[in-house]
Amino acid sequence: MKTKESKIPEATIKRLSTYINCLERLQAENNPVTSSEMLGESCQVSPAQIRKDLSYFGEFGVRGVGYDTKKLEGEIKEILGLNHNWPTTVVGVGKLGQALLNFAFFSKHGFRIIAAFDSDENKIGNEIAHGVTILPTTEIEKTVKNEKITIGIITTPADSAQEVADKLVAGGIKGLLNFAPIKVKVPEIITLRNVSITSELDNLAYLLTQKKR
Amino acid sequence: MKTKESKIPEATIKRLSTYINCLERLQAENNPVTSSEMLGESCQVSPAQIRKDLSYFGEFGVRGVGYDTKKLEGEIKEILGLNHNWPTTVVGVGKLGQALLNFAFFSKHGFRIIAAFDSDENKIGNEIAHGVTILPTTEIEKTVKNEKITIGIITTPADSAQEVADKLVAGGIKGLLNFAPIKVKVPEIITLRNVSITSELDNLAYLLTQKKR
DNA sequence: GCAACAATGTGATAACTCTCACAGGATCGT
DNA sequence: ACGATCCTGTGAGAGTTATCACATTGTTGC
Ligand SMILES: NC(=O)c1ccc[n+]([C@@H]2O[C@H](COP(=O)([O-])OP(=O)(O)OC[C@H]3O[C@@H](n4cnc5c(N)ncnc54)[C@H](O)[C@@H]3O)[C@@H](O)[C@H]2O)c1
Ligand SMILES: NC(=O)c1ccc[n+]([C@@H]2O[C@H](COP(=O)([O-])OP(=O)(O)OC[C@H]3O[C@@H](n4cnc5c(N)ncnc54)[C@H](O)[C@@H]3O)[C@@H](O)[C@H]2O)c1
Repeated sequence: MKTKESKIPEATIKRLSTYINCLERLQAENNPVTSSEMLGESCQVSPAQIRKDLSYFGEFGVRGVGYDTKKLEGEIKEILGLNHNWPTTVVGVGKLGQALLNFAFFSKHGFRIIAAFDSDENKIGNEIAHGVTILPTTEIEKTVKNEKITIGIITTPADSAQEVADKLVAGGIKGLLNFAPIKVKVPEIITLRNVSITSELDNLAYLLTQKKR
Repeated sequence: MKTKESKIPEATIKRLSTYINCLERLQAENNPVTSSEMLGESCQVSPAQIRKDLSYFGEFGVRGVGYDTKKLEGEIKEILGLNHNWPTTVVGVGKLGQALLNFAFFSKHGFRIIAAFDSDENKIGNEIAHGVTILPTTEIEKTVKNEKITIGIITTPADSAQEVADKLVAGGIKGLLNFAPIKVKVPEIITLRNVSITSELDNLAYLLTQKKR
């Protein structure tokens, strides 16, 4: 896979992720081959945008024909690094944490849930999917280190997020996905993404307010 | 196609939403006044970006001083339309739907959960927060119409999302937030946002893969 | 009252992202 | 074998968003 060293738009990465979904659907609908137009129709992105996005990483189609859906899905997963096996942990097994843990998506995209942590004594010891039990937060550093966990998902309340992040970092975590509504601070080497589900709702409210005018 | 009048970056709206969080935190930490620098530090946005974002909507600060945290929070909520009272419904009360329903954020941002729907007979009739019981999906159109519900949140599996969206639209919904990993199609007048939580994880995997090189 | 200071608001500019149009390569029918 | 047709890949340009620099304006101390 050749990666041209020009900078790749973040929006492109986000779209690549959605292309995977659409390609799966197209396969399920018996399309061994698709065009940028068909794929664009399926995921509501312009055909030109799709071709440009892919062109950052190489040539995956056949001119005059289109893309092999299965192969392209594999290529995109390779680009995104989803063919690795990412040892992952979730800290804060509340409502949102449980929703995430339950989600079949994980295994399909190469994320393997190795451990889960919570500070609630009543939850500790409970078994969640795949023979993983909830551990106390005192075990975070040790477990992350021993199991070589690379990705940490934070779904604790906001006022615990920084403390949890620190523990994960101490254990040697590589990447963090933070769902708590606070920007946690971590060393430069850590890859951090703050996810704000709620801003989507706010955004919707804004758009609706605009339309009224 | 429309909204030619407003050339406000989508990214700006997203940031405004995070500013609210940060302003709340600053208030909790006894800062009646803040500067764009302090706020920027708090939510990891450059001071210039914050000032530019706000400048699209007016002048909210005092030169040489800064911003009144409480007042600015109110102004941003006004801009985003969060001071309205948005009658809202959730369709698909599974893991994710429950996580959302439980979330205190709603009332604070002006979203009022009026109804919830599910196709699972075992769930119908169950009471969720605030005296709202889960209704069968056959009631969607009628309820949306009668209760004047304006915002619909879709948290069903992907293969039900379009059908659910159609019912909500038939009832006269104004805005839709779709969490299912499929792009639903709705008439132009409906404001639609597709939310992809999973793409954040994919994105993290990508960033980690890049760093290895 | 005024100078020194602090932090906003904004035009100019740089950086980034998307769109368009078409050249280039592949396939098919005759 | 070759022209017609199809769809990709991409450079150039348009459009959008972020950054910078500073003029502006309110505050404080003397
Ligand atoms: N629920 C949603 O839809 C939603 C949406 C967006 C963001 N969020 C954010 O996600 C986070 C979790 O939300 P939730 O609804 O699941 O809340 P929740 O209260 O259901 O779950 C929080 C969990 O974290 C655990 N916890 C608390 N302190 C901890 C600590 N120091 N270490 C480890 N675990 C700890 C609690 O025991 C609990 O199990 C919150 O920050 C919330 O703002 C939630
Ligand atoms: N759980 C997550 O963390 C997560 C993250 C991102 C996206 N999603 C997406 O959100 C959706 C829900 O995820 P989940 O984990 O809550 O799944 P879930 O299976 O726990 O919940 C789905 C719910 O929808 C109901 N349902 C099914 N068909 C319906 C219909 N036609 N009308 C009304 N209700 C119907 C089911 O009875 C169930 O209660 C899925 O599309 C999933 O891909 C989930």
